[in-house]
Amino acid sequence: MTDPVAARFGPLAGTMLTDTPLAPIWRISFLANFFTGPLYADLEARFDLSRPGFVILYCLSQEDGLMARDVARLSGLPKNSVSRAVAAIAQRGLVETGAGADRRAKPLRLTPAGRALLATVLPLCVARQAAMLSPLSPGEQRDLLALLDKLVQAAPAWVDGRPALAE
Amino acid sequence: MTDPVAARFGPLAGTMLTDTPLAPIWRISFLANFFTGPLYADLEARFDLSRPGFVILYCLSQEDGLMARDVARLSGLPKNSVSRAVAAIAQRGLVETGAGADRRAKPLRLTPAGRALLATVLPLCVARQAAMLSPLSPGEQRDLLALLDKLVQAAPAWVDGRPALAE
DNA sequence: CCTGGCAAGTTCCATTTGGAACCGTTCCGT
DNA sequence: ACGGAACGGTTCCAAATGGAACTTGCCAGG
Repeated sequence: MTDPVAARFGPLAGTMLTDTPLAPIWRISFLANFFTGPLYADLEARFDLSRPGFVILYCLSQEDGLMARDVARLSGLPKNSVSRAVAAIAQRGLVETGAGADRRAKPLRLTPAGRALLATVLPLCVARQAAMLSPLSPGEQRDLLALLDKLVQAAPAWVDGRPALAE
Repeated sequence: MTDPVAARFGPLAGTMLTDTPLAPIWRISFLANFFTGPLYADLEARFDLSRPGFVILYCLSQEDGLMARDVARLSGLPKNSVSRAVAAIAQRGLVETGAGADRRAKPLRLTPAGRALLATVLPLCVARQAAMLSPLSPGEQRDLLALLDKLVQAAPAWVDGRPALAE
């Protein structure tokens, strides 16, 4: 038994990840969980940055001035979790909350400190992602990305569906 | 703006899921979260079945006689969560715990009731998975599976890695 | 204008979670 | 055969989580 997957994930790994009716989503969840789990634990330990906190910073780095609502909608995080995370990282001076036309909403902006933290944290994530993708050739990586994109684009059609019980 | 993705996931969806440095893992996590989140909420509501509970039943359906330890290793769930879930579904009569050679370990077996519950629940999951994959042709689905499998097979090389900070 | 409904964010609180300590068992080196 | 390390599982408890109620501000129809 020199199978490294079985060595790391136990004897079930061989059968569970290949031959089962839910193999596709199981593999996707497997990758998501084992990628993000240790990574977020590390970010928490080294930078005191929670999962929602990182998500917010990362979103802000891509689109400044967004609001908590947007992060919640995109990430699926409950809005109170986002609210708490915003409060936490705002207190640390990583983001600032401005005021827009709508006085309920609070557009968020990265502070220099926030930008700096992200600049040290993001490379870690990118490196881990590169490690994950390294067994694929550049062409395969493009293919994978394209296939995933198709699924994401079609997601609205199935996310909220609730299949009925067979009778 | 007739983009259904933006309509469902907000204005960030367009940029966040395509153009960012973490787009690959973001898409994978996105699919995993939005697939499993509503599904497990549904299983909880309709069948009083928790996420770890379902995972255990599903693993058992594939390989009888496995132990809590195996489920924890494969799924990444903490072992106390698995322990609690086993206790819960054992109390409901969905699984039985036997005794093996090692008197610490408790090999688990599905009861008829457990098998029956899984028989009603699993089709829901499979249907949701089919809906998710439906935008891909059969060939594309095979390609996706193969690519994901490559990543899973190589996972031991990166799961436990902890990239150092750049200096 | 009002007014009722809705949306952004916050607060409350019951529940879940998961790290750590613990118990009993097994394995291994000496 | 002994003693200590490792292991499967459980328990404990502090902390995170997320649904629901609440507050405040926006807006559409009369």
